[in-house]
Amino acid sequence: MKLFLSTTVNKVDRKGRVSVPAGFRTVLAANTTPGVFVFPSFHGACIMGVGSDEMERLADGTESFAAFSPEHEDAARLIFGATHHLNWDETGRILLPAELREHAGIDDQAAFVGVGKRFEIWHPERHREARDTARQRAVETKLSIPMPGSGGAK
Amino acid sequence: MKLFLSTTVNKVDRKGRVSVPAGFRTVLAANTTPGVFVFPSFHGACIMGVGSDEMERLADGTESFAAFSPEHEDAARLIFGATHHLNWDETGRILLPAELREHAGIDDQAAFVGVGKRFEIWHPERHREARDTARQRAVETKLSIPMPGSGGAK
DNA sequence: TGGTATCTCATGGGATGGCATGGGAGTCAA
DNA sequence: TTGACTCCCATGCCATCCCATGAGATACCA
Repeated sequence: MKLFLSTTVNKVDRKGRVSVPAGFRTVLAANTTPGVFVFPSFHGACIMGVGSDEMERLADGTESFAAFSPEHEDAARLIFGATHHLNWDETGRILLPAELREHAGIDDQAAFVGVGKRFEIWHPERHREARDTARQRAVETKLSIPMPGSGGAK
Repeated sequence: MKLFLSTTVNKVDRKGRVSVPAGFRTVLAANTTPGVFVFPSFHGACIMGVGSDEMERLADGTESFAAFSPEHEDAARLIFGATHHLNWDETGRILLPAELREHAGIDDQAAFVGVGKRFEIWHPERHREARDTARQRAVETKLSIPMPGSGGAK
């Protein structure tokens, strides 16, 4: 299985263009539909990015829940209503919609952070802060890496 | 089953390349996806290395927890965001990302230490120190190895 | 048993191509 | 005409590829 891994900081030029890291492009290209789907994250000041297959899975997920909970109906509306489908150009660059750039507070640099089946786009400094506090929390809760057979965390 | 065993110290050249010990390569090559997955250890100044199968189990672990706890979402972000997938060249060398080299304080030499299903990469001197204190602790606490089905030791 | 051939590995360095980045020109709509 | 966006071309750095060397281990043979 292909996963989005590692963190890359790329430049956003005056036209608002950013290179999608080559490794991420490879993962995205393995999807049924080419290109990348981006939408604002609920949890933090960042942009979420997924391939078409994961996007579809997300749709299935919200759909199955929608019948039972109005919150998930809201979630579906929020996600899909704010999602953009972007294709990169010959050199691998996309144009981030201003609305998403503002949500993440991105100006001249963008950090692409792999999170397995999806990835996030952050303002580099904001990401550093978020990562540090997450790390802090992980240490405080004595979180260990959930390794199979180790009984997991906690 | 193949395991990562013994310790090998290899040179890091000016370009940042290191030979992965041939024995380790053999173990890694038995995985579904070729190459090696490396990420910084949370607990010590070293780099962790695993094959694709172990990485996938790790991914499944974080994923199953992610739905229920924000801490594990943190864990997923921390691990995947810092993980690099490296392929060795014809001669068996990989290029250690500068960010990981710094985390482990590695300059011109790297110690590959087998730890069963995974291995660690250390600055040789740091490893010697860590190993000595670990040995000390083991003697003091009368450590024994917990075996599955044996009722376990503490 | 001494010596030689061969193989595997680790290591060095030059060359090449991929990738990120910058900018110009063309197109379309407001 | 201006602004937003899309192609297209140019550039520089760095990761990777390729070739060469040397050390150590093992096998082979006289």
